[in-house]
Parts: sequence; structure tokens; C-alpha cells
Amino acid sequence: MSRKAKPDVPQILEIGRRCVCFNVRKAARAVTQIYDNALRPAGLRATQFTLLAAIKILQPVTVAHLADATVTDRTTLGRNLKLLEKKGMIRILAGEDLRERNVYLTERGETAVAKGISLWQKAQSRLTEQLGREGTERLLADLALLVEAARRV
Amino acid sequence: MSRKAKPDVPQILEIGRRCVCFNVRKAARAVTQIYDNALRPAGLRATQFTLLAAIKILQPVTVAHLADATVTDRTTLGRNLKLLEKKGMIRILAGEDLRERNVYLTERGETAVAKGISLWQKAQSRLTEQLGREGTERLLADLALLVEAARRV
DNA sequence: CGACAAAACGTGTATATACTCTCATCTGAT
DNA sequence: ATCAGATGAGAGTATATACACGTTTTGTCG
Repeated sequence: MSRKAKPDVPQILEIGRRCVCFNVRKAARAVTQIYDNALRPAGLRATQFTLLAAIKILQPVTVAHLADATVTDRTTLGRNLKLLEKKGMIRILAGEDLRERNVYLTERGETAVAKGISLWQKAQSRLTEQLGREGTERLLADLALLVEAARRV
Repeated sequence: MSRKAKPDVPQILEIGRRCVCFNVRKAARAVTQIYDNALRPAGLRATQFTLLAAIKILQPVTVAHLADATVTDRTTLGRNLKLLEKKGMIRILAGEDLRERNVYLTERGETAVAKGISLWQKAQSRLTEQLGREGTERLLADLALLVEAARRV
């Protein structure tokens, strides 16, 4: 038996082409940069903007519920919320059930969301123009299927 | 009900459904967890495994070249490499051009890749089974188009 | 040859992400 | 009424990500 087999190189090349994880992460990196740049004038990252938007719809909302709605780990969400609180865009208050924390938008948060929406729209338009209308629809549908598939695994 | 209900709420709901950034990041989170869990027995995260695999193919390779190949920010890659070096899976040596750093797999790195490949295969199979053959092909094609589109923005 | 631009890389800072533990609170069964 | 188990949340640790800025080395051109 030789010390080291080489025949797995072609197999590794396949990984780069076919690995769902690698390719979806790569896409996420590329896309995130576009939205982060676009949202900079509002002092928001893409993640923060979508989180604020979710809060605006759901408020008052608990951390766990928000984590569920945004499909984010609860502890991750807690840390992301702390950042928004530090920016003065949300308030986090104890609920009736003292274990729960209820999240609310502040005035500054409302302003940031409003500013963010128009910036988001521009970024979204620029990207979807490149994808085409059909391409965008197909992509979003496929991503939804992917999340579903991942849940079932 | 209060008349204070915000008129832009429907618009915000659209964001959650149609925002490419939010949805691709969400998918990346879901998928990453599957691969991270699968690769745990090899002591690797998904990112680390794909990075090691890329190094195995390209070695010896400079940081910048590797960043290009994996479509990762150069500084991000540098930090990811440092972790693998700390684990003893790669070696980073100065090149002839003293500005450059050449990256090599170590024995331990080879072992980790080998172990990772079979674990990766299982995770990939489980996920693509859920997606179906066609679904997987379409998804990967769409993700490639997305990366292209993002580059053009 | 010498000034200067360009290339390759690292550091400081900040955010995003998730696992494991731990703590406080609540709820239901006894 | 009480206690065991469930539930909601935070803290500790580790990794992934990228921008702004700085450093060293190379290449280039007058």
C-alpha cells in the first residue's frame, strides 16, 4: 500500500462544483457585499436592516419568536439585537412572563427602517435586473426549496 | 384596531419574501449547519474543509490566489488559514517573492481532508436526496448565475 | 539609479454565526 | 404547596466575514 493516494484530486474538484454548502455560502458572501454597501448611508448592515424590518412588523415580539421568524439561532439573534439596542434603534424590555424579553422599535429605529427601505430597493433592483425577472423568481423559489430540504435532513 | 397601523408594513413583508440577500443568507445558515454537523468527527467546519480541499488541489498556492479561487476576501482567508495552521493542518512559508506566502498541506491536513471527503459525501447525499437530482442541478446553476450577477452589479 | 506606484500581506476593529452551559422563571403533577 | 421538568434568555468560547489602514517588497520609468 502506497503512503498516499492521489486519485482523490478529481473528486475534490467535484466538491467545488457541486457542494451545495460551498456554493450557497459563496453566493451569500457576494450578495451580502452588495446590500451592505447599499445600506451604508443608513448606518445599517444587511442583516440589521432585515432584522429591524422584521421587528417593525412583529413588534412587540420576544427574542425566541423573532429568532423563529428570521430563521436565526436564538443566541445569534440575541447578540444582533444587542447591537441594534446599542445603536438606539430598538428597546428590549422584560415581558409579563419575566423570562421573556419584548423587542420594540424606537423612533430612531423607525427612521432607519424608512431610510433603509429605499436603499434596499435600489440594491435589490440592481441585482434583479442582472438576474432577470424569471431568473429572480426561480432563484427565490429554489432557495425556499433548499431551506425546506435542509430542514428535513 | 388602532389606525396607527403603518402603511409600509405590506412593503416590508415583501422584503422578507423577495430580498435576495435575506433569503440567500438564510439558506446559507441552514445548509451550513448540516455540513458543520456532518464534518464534526473530522474536527472541521464546512468552511475549513472546502478550504483544505482547495489547498490540496492548488498547493503550493499563495494567499491571494487562494482567496481568488475560493471567492473570499483576502483578509478573511488569511485568518481562516491561521486557524488551519494552528491545527497543524497546513504550513505557510515565505515564497521566493518575499511578499508572498505559500500554503501547503501537512500530513495531518491530508488526513483531515481524506476523512472529510467521506463525511462531506454523506451530508451532500442527504441534502441532494431531498432536493432531487433536477432540483440540485437547477439550484447550483442558479447560484452560479447569482454570483455572476452580483459581480456585474 | 532613485522616486513612486503597485502588489502581497498583516492588523485593528466590527459584525454575524452557533454550540455549550448556566440561570431564572414558569407550569403541571402530586 | 412543592418540586421536577420545561422554557426563555444570557454568557463563554470559537469561527467566519470584511473594511480601513499600514508595512514590506517589487516593478517601473524618467
